[in-house]
Amino acid sequence: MTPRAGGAGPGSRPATIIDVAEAAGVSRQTVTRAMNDMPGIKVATKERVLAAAKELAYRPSRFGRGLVGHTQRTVGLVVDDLMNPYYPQLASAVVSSARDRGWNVILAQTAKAADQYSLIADLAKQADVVIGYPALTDTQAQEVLAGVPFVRIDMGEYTYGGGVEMEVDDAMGDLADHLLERGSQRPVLLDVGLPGFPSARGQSFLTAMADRGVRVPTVTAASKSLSSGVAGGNALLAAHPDVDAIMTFNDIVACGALKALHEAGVDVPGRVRLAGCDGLNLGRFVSPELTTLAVDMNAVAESAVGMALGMYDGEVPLQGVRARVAHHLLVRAST
Amino acid sequence: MTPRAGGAGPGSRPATIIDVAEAAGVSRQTVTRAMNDMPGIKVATKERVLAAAKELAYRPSRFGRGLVGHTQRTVGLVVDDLMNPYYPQLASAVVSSARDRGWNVILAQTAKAADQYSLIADLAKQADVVIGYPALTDTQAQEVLAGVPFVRIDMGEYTYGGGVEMEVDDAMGDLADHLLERGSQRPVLLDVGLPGFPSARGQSFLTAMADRGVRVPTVTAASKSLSSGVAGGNALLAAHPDVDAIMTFNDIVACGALKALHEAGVDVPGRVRLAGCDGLNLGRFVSPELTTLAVDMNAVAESAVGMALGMYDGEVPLQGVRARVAHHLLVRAST
DNA sequence: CTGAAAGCGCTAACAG
DNA sequence: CTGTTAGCGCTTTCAG
Repeated sequence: MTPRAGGAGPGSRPATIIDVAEAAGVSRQTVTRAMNDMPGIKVATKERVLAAAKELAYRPSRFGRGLVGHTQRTVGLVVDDLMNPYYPQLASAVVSSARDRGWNVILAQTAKAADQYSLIADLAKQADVVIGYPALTDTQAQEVLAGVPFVRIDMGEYTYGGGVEMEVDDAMGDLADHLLERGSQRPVLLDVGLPGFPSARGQSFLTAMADRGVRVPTVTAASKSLSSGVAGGNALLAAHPDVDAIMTFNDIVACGALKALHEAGVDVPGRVRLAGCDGLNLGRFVSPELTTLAVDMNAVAESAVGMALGMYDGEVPLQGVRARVAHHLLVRAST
Repeated sequence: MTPRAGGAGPGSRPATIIDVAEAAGVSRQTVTRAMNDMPGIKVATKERVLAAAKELAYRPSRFGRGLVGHTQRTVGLVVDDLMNPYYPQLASAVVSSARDRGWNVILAQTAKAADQYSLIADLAKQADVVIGYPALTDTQAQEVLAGVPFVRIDMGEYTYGGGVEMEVDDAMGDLADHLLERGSQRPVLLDVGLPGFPSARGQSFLTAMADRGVRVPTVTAASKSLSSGVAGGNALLAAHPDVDAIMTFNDIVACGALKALHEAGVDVPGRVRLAGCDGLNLGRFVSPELTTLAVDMNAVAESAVGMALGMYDGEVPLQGVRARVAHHLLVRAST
C-alpha cells in the first residue's frame, strides 16, 4: 500500500533516519553525519551507520532535505513536442546548462497533453523557474505561473516574464547576398502561415531581398511539418517553374521541399538552391546537406537559464528583460 | 541573498503560509484550505486569503507539501544525448507516459556530463525511480542507485534492476523475406562495432539470411554516427561493388550510407535497396524514405514506466523482471 | 566525537 | 466554517 523504494517486501514503509539511528544505536545527527560525509564522526561509527542504512534500504527523503536547506533547485522546461527535431536541440542545451549550475530539469510536453493549461500549472508547482515555449497568452501565463520566474524563448509579441529573442535579420541579409552572388535571379519564399500574412522570418527575407532590388514571390504552406513542406514544394514548383532558389520557413519545411524537388527530378543545388532556417542537425542527414540560418542553441539555453536563475535570485527583474541571440548563415551543400 | 521567487525586492525571503495567515488574519489551516480549493471555507474568507497570498507572492513550498503527503513523484530519465535523434523519441514517450500517471520526469544527459557516475548518483537522489540507458556496469549501477528502482532499456547482458528488451529477430526475418522477394541476391550488412564481433541485431540479420540460404558479407563501421555511416557506405561500395541490398545497424548509419550512395550516383532503391533499424522519424525526412525495423516507443515507454512504478509500489520485484517489445518491419520507399 | 533541542513549511485529524 | 495540535524527515544549532 504505502509507497516504498527499498529492499523489504511490499507493504513496509520506507525507512527513515530514525529507523537507521535506532538500528545503529546512535542519534539521528550521527546518521546525518555519516550519510553526508560530514566530519566529526569516528570511522567505526560511520561504518556501522552506513551498514544499518544499507540493511534498511534507507534513502534520505528529498523533501525532508529540501525543507531544511533550500538547496534543491529545478527548472521546468516547456516544449511543444520532442518528436519535432527542433526541441531536442533546445532541451539538450537547457539540460546541460542547468546541470552546470547544479539545477535539475523537469520536462513538460504540451503537444500530447489534453490540457496544457493545467500541465503548465502543475509544472509551475514543481519547479522554481519555468523556461520554454508555452502556447499561452500573457494573461494565461500570468495566471498559471503565479509568480514563478518565467523566460519565454522566442518571445515575439508577448510581454509577460523575460524573453530570449532570436534575431534573424542580419543573417538573412547574408543569405540574400549569398544567393545573389551565386547567381540567383528568381528566388521564391516558401513561408508558413496564412497567405498574405508573412511570418517574421519570411518578411525578413522579403525585405532583405527587396533591399537588394529583388522582388520575391511567396508560396505559403499550411503548417511547419514535413508533409506540409512537401506539399508546399510541389505547389511552389507548379506556380514558379523557373524558380532558381528557395528560402523556407524552417529546416523541416526545407526537408519537405527537398523531397518534392527530388521527386520532380530537380537538381539541388544545380538547378534550384535551397535554404532552411534554425540550424537543425537534421539538415546534415539529407542530401545535399542543407544550408540554413543557424542559431547557437547553447547560447540560447545559457541565456535563458541564466536569466531565469537571475530572476530566482532576485538579481534580474521578473518582467521586461530580453536577451538576444543572432542567427548566422551556415552554408552547406544545398546552395 | 536568500533565494526568492516572488514579487518583492531582492533580499526578502519567500513568503510562507504563516506570513499569509497573519496578513489575512486567519490560521494556517485556513490558508491551506483556500490555496487547495478545499471545501469548508467561506467564500469571503477564501478571497481574502487569496488576495493576501497574491500580495505576498506566496507559493506553497513543494518540500513542505511533499513531506506531508507523499504525493509528488518523479521518474529520472537517463539518456545519452538528446542530439541523437533516437533519444527524443524515447524521451517524448516516457514524458507522456509518466504524465498520464501523474509523475514528473527529470532528465539527465550522460553524453555531455564530465562525470556521469555522479550525474546519475545525483539523479537517484532527486527521483523515486530511474529509467534509461546509463552507461554503467551492473556493479556501478547498484552502487550509484542505492536501492532506487531501476529499469534499464535495451538491457542486453546486464542484470541489475528490471529491463525492457527490444526483440528484433522476428522482424529481421520479415525483412529478409522482403528483400529476397524483391530479388536481392547480394545483400551486405553494414554493422557497427569491431570487425569480427557482430552486434546483436547484425547477427540477427546474418542468421535470418543464412536460414534462407543466403550468405551475407559484413562491413563494419566504427560508430553509430552519421559520418561513420557515410564512411561505412563508401567502404562497402568499394568492397562490394555489386551489392544490391544493404541492411544497416540503425537508421542513423543508414542515412549516412544513403548519402554515400547518393554521392556515388547509386540509385536507391533502383540499384541498391537500403534498410535501417529503430524506426526513427528521421527516416521520413530523407529521400527515398527509409525502410526500417521500427519499435513502438510508446510501448517501450509504457512498459518501462509501468514496471518502474510497479517497483516503487512494491508490486514488482526490484530485480529480474524483463519486458519485451518486438520490432516490426516498416516498409517505406528505400527497399 | 556524539547527542538533544529546535525548526524548516505544510496538511490531516480533530476540536470548537 | 475556523482554529489547534501533531507530525511528516531532515539538518542546523548548541551542549555535552
